[in-house]
Amino acid sequence: MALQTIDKRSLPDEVFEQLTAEIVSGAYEPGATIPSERELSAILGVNRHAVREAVKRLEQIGLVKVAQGGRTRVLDFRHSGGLDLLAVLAERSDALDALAPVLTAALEMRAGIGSDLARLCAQRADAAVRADLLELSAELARVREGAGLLDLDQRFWQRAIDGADNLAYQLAFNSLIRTVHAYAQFSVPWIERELRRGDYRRPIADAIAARDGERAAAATRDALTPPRGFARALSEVRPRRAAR
Amino acid sequence: MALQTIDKRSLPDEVFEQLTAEIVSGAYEPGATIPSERELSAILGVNRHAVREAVKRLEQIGLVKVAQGGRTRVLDFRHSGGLDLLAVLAERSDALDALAPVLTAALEMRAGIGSDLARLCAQRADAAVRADLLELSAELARVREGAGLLDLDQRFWQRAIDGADNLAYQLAFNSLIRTVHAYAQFSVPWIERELRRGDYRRPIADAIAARDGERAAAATRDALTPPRGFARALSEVRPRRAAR
DNA sequence: TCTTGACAACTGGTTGGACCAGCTGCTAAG
DNA sequence: CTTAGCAGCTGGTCCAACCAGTTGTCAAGA
Repeated sequence: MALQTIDKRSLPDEVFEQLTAEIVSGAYEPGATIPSERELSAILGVNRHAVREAVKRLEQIGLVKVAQGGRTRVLDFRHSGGLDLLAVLAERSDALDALAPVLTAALEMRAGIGSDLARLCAQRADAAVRADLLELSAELARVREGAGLLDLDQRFWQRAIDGADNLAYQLAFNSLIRTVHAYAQFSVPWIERELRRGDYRRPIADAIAARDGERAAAATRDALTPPRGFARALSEVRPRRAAR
Repeated sequence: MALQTIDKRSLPDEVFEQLTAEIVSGAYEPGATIPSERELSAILGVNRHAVREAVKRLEQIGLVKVAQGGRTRVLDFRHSGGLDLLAVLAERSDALDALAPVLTAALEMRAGIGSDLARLCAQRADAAVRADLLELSAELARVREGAGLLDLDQRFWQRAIDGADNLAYQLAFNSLIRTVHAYAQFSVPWIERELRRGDYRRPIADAIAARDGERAAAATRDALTPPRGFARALSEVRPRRAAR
């Protein structure tokens, strides 16, 4: 196995992850209170500052609400969380049956915003972007193998986003990328399979080059829609969880 | 003017907002370093812990990268930020010409994911959801006035999301709601106008009730697409910025 | 001259302890 | 039985010190 960069976890990171895991696993009902900062620092054996930082980060992603004087309450993240939370959920899903819905939802959304993105791109992209997309799709068709494939694909979509010129889509794309990458062992093989299936990006680039928004949207939906058996296919991949 | 709840800002909140404003305003190039925590705490006159907490939150939303030993560097938020950042950008946009693109992008994305959402909802929603949507759309057509209109509209979409049964869309929806609400003085009047324009939710509910995904998607796109002159219309609203 | 290693002087990470500020619930006075 | 007030919790802020990792300098060695 190739050497990897070691991701150093600081104490607040560690606390953040433990608390996140507790909350998203459903150990606390929405409205329930988590232990006080002083208790947590005693239980976890770290300074209160570390706990405090972690809790404030929980608040930022919409998992809890902290109030001075009162206790810190757990929120219903389905209503209080933003899209950034999705990657956190994917990272914290140890069990596959918790992960599969998250990944499925992310890929489904990818198809949805992807096709709308392609539509906008077809309407707005300048000549440079359109040419780049054609070239990238040609290159994608040529390569057809592991290493640079994912990178090329990402560059393709990044360029499409440039053309669509919409910051919201750009940021949503980032969030989804992060979600899918959170569990690369599952998603990467699947995406590679998708990419190898054929000349999937070409029709999109063609439609955009022709400035045909509807065709671009349809081609994208066709290319990105997860196959019916996706959730089942996921569960056939053997999970090998990185040690903590 | 009606009395409002006072939002207490803690010191870290204050620091977070100041730093965010600095960064998104473009005062720092991507790759540039911000002052050290000790410097900032001296400049701002607060304890280093407050600065530290703010910086870690900046890191969480993808505005900076902090490294022990090294200095904290500013990232290119277009590539490192998630969708949650959009609301932060909207909040920090004092100038209208910075805000308009953000709101426009958010509403455009709302139309995109909304229509896909409606499609999924039509395919999947159970009878209860379909009935609720019909009822809510009828109620929306009846009310036609300020107070409960926004709330009803939000309940309508929340129910549609329930039917679509996709966590990613749920969370993205939350992010967009927050973005639009960040500058309620601009967006709320506009949305109210949109809602008053007529019976805009009814065709959507009808299509979903008929389980016709394509029609639901089309109706939603029709209802939610921002009008052409939206950006211009925005600039006619007089900004009255809340005092700090 | 170029390389290399040690080190000083930064950076962020962590700690303990103290005190301030605000909420909550008990309790005693009315 | 009601209610004002206080005790004892909660999070918020500060100080001061030290640990840990990075970076650039600079002198000793090849």
